[in-house]
Amino acid sequence: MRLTTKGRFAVTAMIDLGMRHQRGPVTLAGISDRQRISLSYLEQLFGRLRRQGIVDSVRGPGGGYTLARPMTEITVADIIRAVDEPIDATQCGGLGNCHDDRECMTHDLWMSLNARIYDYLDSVHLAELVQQQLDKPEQCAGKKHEHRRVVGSADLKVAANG
Amino acid sequence: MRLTTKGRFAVTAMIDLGMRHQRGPVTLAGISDRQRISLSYLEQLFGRLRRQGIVDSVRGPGGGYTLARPMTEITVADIIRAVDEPIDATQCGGLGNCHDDRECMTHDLWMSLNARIYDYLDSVHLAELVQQQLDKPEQCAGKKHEHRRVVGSADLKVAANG
DNA sequence: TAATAGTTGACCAAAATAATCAGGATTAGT
DNA sequence: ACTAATCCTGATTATTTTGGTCAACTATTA
Repeated sequence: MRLTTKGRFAVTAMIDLGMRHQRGPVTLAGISDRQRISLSYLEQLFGRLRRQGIVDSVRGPGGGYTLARPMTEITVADIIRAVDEPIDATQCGGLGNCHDDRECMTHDLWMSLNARIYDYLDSVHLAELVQQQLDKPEQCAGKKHEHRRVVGSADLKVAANG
Repeated sequence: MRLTTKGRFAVTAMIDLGMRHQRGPVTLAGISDRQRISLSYLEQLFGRLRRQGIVDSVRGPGGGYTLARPMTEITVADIIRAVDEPIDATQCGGLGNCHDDRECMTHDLWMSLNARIYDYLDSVHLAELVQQQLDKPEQCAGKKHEHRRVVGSADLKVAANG
């Protein structure tokens, strides 16, 4: 397991996608704009997500990305595994071909915790996170001015297009 | 939250320390040798662990590191926080001074998951991990010639039944 | 049918950041 | 003084992130 900003970006982007995939394919340009993640980087990440069968792509105008399966069947661990391929814990790589006890121990110490973290992240589904966002009234925004009525996340991006 | 090899090394080293701290200060050279982590790197990591009050150091011959508090009061999250200082999820940094709703959303999406991961890792104590190691009969060591089923995460999780 | 434009897909290279290591300085016990 | 150990600071290496180019695909338009 590995949890870096890379994984964070991927999860964030997937939540964004999850929140609006019903309205058809979502473009990376949109996600890039809303979540402030560089487009090039998103392309890289979604390339992997696609090859892992987590999202589907539609090319051409009106295209973009859609979820390849229901949100309830996509876990945080899936997403992280896809973009941040797990470098194995030690040289041994879980194959058990370590040459002495020490290597084994090193490998083992971490792997058992690793497995627990994965178990946990496998229990968190994308659907949950999306729902959590939809339920939540804007927290940050309201702090600045008092009760600025904010727009559901649905219309967050009302930008300037013709 | 951030989980990299850095955090892995720190946790591994702390388990090693936890397993033998009763016999007095443990040297980094020893940990380096047993766990195959470079001494220089361990020094850096333990510098941070010390400044965070997780371990104490004793200089000079016969010196080394000891736990600064009982193993039951040290969590995995403590260790990871100490070495891998949590870069905040976004520019906003949880201060709520984002300049528009989008930033807030980005920040929020991840932070809520982040909090859940921390909650989880805060529930895993060093004592547990150490005990788990002590209970466990050598897995790798004896079995070079046997083709025992290798490390599924299911097996790793508990060592209770052997 | 042909041309145009919006979009992903693959690839490469540079810039920024983080991880890792090496060497010397400092402290304390004998 | 010598040695075993922690501490500190800089150098090196690896990874992350961004930026760019070009090809492939498809809906729209003429």
